[in-house]
Amino acid sequence: MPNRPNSQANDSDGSGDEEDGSEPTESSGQTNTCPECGGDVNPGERQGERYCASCGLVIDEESVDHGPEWRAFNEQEKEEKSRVGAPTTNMMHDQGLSTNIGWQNKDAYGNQLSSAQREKMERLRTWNERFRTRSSKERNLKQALGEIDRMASALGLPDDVRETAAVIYRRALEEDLLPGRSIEGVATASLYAAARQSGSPRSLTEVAQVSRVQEQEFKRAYRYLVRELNLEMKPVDPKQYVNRIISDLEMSEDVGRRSRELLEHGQKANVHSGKSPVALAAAAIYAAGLLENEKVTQANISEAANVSEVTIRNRYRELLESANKTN
DNA sequence: ATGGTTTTTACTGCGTC
DNA sequence: GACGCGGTAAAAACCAT
Repeated sequence: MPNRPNSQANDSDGSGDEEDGSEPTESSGQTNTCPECGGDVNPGERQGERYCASCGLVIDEESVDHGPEWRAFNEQEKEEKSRVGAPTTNMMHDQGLSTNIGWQNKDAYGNQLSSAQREKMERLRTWNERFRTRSSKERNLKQALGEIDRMASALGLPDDVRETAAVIYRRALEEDLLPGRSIEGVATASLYAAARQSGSPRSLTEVAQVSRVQEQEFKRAYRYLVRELNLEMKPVDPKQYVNRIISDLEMSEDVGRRSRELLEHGQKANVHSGKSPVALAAAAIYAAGLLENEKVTQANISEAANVSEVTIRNRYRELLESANKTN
């Protein structure tokens, strides 16, 4: 079990700078007597601080608590305590916590078992194995679905998207695609895929903002899922991003309509291929804003859409060009 | 691994309020 | 002078091979 909340994980070599006797140092041989009453100093069971066991004087409260925050009693706390990483190992499907029945057919004294007993043990082993994998999968699923739910509501995605995500995740689980990947990563990837399939995509960056894992990690998981589960993912239509960005910026529906027009034209003029759809949507909105006399700064759009201003500039010029030609 | 393409980062110059 | 905008070069990220 890695990562118990061990009190001091200081690797300081303690290269003796002890000019001041009363100040407890962090060297390996920590001063363990209280400067106030001379009592023993508790080595820091209370997270992040060391204090005197007899008089309670806090000796050192700056020390970093490297242990995870273990306890969360409800959803809210669970969210807040997100610092908790992965203290258990995902390498084993049950995180190494389950019971195992030894393979030797001997009893606790080392005597051979009777053949009847031996058969019984065989049966127990297989059932134990079945039960173990089954229950671990259920736990896994439960956690993943919780994550999916949390992220989906943070992204304002409707229930049917969650359902789809859950289905994808289940399939991944059934086909044993999980080992080697984190539950969160795959859960996030499932949600991303589901949102895309259901026509209300969220960009990778958006999803990453509510996920516990980094963009890169779940992107890898996503690609993997698409490949292994043969999910057909059509390229995202930039128009699908328009509405959300518009409402983020509190712009009128006129601009929305205009943006979509511009995108249509762009599509015909083949401006789209190979370009990031979010960027195109952002650029179209900027252009539409100019055309409709609803000015928004590039900086604002850039922020709302998570696309750099430079990219917006480049795309919106192209869009306007193509619009001019086709009109 | 590599090369080609796209996006981002950082910086500069110009005009306007 | 700050702000919005445009442009550029180099770095980083992405993707297919």
